[in-house]
Order: sequence, then C-alpha cells, then structure tokens
Amino acid sequence: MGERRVSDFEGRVYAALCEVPRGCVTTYGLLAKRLGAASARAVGQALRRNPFAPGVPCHRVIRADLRMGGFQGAAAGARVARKRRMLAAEGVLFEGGRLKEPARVFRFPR
DNA sequence: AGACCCGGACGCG
DNA sequence: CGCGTCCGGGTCT
Repeated sequence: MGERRVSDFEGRVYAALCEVPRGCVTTYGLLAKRLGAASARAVGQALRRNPFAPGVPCHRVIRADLRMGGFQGAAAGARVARKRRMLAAEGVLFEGGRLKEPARVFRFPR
C-alpha cells in the first residue's frame, strides 16, 4: 500500500512553501536556506513527491537562475507547461524562459 | 553502501 | 552566453 509518511524534512519544506503568497515565487535554494539546509536538490525531491498538491503550491518554486525548473518529476514538457500556466494565472510570467519580473521572488521574513 | 533527484555554484572557452 | 563538472543533502533500494 502506498501510504507514505511525510518526513520531518518534507513537512518543513511544505510549511515554508506555504509562506509564499500567490503571485510570488521562491527558489529551491532559498527554501533550502530557509530550512537551514544547504541542498536545493533535497528540496526539489521533497516537492516532487508533494502529497498535498495543489494545497501546497509547489508550482511557486523556480530555480535560482530564474528559469522554471521541473514539475511533477519532469524537467520539461507538458508538466512544465502546466506549471507555467498555473503561474501565469497568478500573474507570474516568463519571458525567454526566464522570470519576467525578478521582483516577484518572495523574500522570507527573518 | 550506492543510486537517484523538480538544484546551485564555479570554471572555462 | 553555453557548456562541463563537482558539490551537497535527503530519501529509496
């Protein structure tokens, strides 16, 4: 059976992500820092297996270089296209493959 | 222990 | 800018 426990790390990732408001995005690296971890990849893995989608807005996480990054296990293709549409619906646009307005990157309060 | 992963930083041409 | 390469950390085999 597929019931999988949410690890402590995953729980912290999801909680931190929920701080990011609609219309904003954050990056894997920023989330990692926020958790005191140093691995953006570990964050990506946790999001990839996000059991609370779309309650936990994993589509609001992009790469540090302001490209979109993956979505639901895919680095490109239909899933990523869906991610772009979800963001566009919130006013977060991409241009030339990069975030159009870098000011939309959310600053976590300290 | 080793492989795998939705990234990131750095070096070089 | 576009590589290539190493890195780190959490989870799954």
